[in-house]
Amino acid sequence: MRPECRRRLLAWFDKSQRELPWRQTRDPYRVWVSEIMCQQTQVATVIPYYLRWMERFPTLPDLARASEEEVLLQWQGLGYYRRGRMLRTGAQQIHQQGWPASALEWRSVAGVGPYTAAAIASICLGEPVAVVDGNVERVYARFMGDSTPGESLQRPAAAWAQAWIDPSRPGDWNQALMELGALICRPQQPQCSQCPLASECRAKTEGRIDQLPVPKTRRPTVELRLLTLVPVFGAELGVELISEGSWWKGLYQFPTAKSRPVAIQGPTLALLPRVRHQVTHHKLAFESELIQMAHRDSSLFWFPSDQACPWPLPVPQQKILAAARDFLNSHSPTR
DNA sequence: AAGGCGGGGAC
DNA sequence: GTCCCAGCCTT
Repeated sequence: MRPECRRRLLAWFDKSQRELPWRQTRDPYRVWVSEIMCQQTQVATVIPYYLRWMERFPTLPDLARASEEEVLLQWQGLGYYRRGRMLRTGAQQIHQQGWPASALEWRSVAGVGPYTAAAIASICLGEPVAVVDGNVERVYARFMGDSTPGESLQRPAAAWAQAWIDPSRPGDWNQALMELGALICRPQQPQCSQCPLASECRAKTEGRIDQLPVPKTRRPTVELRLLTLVPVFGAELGVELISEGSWWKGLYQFPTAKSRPVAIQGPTLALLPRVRHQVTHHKLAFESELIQMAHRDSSLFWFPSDQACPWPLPVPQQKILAAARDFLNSHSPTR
């Protein structure tokens, strides 16, 4: 890459960058939260969560003092719930020890890996450390015409990005590469005609744009069926804590036939519509029965069916809850 | 080095 | 349907 290229990329970034809620600040708390939320999650998905989060936890102490359940409730629907838990743990660390003063120190904060440490340090501290995310790997592979397969791109991409980082604007350089990957050098249908680097892009000049980067290997999809029981007592529904060793452990779910083989018995009110959901390489199909309970089983957590569940539910459970409400509303005696 | 971990945007 | 997203942690 020539210095001229670097200048063009930064000029493009100055002109074309999106206005994002965390771009108006160098407050490490806000930048940190945004970086954690953005892990493996598209920016458009993050924005509403980020805005709600900042209303509920405006400052680091607010987060450090919050309960894990309250944090998970805010995180509900974002996925990768360990991120939320570790954000809280990290807030407690920083609340005690003070703010990290370098990328290296950021690495010791819970949930902060090489990418996040470099992102925060470059943006908030002006430290010249390059980030490598999926965008940077893709831009690198195409720009340099590197056909290293996806799993192994990180190392060469890191060396390249670090060699060309602008020491006077490290945060902008990092964000410019990622923004280019998100807006122009997209996985499918890259907009090469608008790319500030097109003239020196090897994939472009060699006509290999649609062959780079070489994709990662994928695991075959596994399909699973699960039977869920939705306990009803009066106007309330019961959920249970998801145990260790299951997906979404620590969140809540309607009991499954497997987790509660005998405790839940009673007449079936309805078979609810099947809920489909995808988890990594698994396809899940939830089949749910609404069960009339004879008593308010104290081993379950009960809440009014017409109110929001006060405990964090993973998305498929939210869909089951919606289906149960639909049924109860259309069959309520007052209707 | 490989696997686990969510959910959804965009085509 | 497909691919993959501002990754990290554990084994």
